[in-house]
Amino acid sequence: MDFEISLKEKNLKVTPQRMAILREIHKNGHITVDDIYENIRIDYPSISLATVYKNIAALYEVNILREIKAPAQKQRYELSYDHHLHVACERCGKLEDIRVDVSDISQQCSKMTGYILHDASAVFIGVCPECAAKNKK
Amino acid sequence: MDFEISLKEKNLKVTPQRMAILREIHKNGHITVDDIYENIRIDYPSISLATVYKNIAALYEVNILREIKAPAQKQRYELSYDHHLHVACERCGKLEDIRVDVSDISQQCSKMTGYILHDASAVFIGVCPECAAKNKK
DNA sequence: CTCTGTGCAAAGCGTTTGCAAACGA
DNA sequence: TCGTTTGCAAACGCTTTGCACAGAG
Repeated sequence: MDFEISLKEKNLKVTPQRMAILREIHKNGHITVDDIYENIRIDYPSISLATVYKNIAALYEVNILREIKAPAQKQRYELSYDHHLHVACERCGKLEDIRVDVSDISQQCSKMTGYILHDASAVFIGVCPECAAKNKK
Repeated sequence: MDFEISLKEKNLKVTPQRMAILREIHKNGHITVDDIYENIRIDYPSISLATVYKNIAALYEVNILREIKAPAQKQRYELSYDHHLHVACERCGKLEDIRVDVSDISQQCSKMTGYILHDASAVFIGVCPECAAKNKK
């Protein structure tokens, strides 16, 4: 995964801030804006939160990033080249990736609606094994 | 669909504001907080936005409502008794319901992760037929 | 050299909260 | 009557914006 090439393809300049953001997202999979900022700040203290927001907007715009919106959770971002679904635990808020093929359903939807679909944002909601074990009331 | 019974079951009082909110959501399927407020205000001018928010939170809490979070869209709410997926048009922002069975995938996810899943928030993203016809560049 | 990106502070917007009065059961 | 709900205004937190300067190409 060469971020510099992706950026140049989209006419976005390669800046240290931008690279740090991409590296951070790559490292974490799905991450909130705030966590990106806090993590980068450790070895790049001068970065500003506005810069993180502006970059995320720019990267989202050109489809390098994808948003994940799960009910009752902060917005998260991930690299969009890697398609997968998510499960969220409604007790502890954990979010995990799952590798499941949705192309069948996507095609079915496409046929039913006439839409040209190119992405899916799916989050299954439930209780994770740990919380189920702990908190069974 | 008798809202009064649902409310009483959850120990929520039946108030005119609450009923108006439920009726509005029922009428629209999926709707934003702001639209609920604006629509109710027409024949109930004294209602406050805070009341709408408080009620939505209360109704969400007891699972009468479900949130829909689609990328790049305002949060919407719908009645949760009616399970279905959504397709969103990224050009015009339209959101439509689709009646598709996801229980297979849900079970698959459940097996893979050990989660006990009880809901899915899935939004497929693409371009609707109208926008595709208009805007093909 | 030019245009994009950065950092700061202020503004914006959707949402939440505290409180006193009104209301449902 | 008692606990819940309402409406108002203020507070809040996340996100965006304007602007001058710095940096990439």
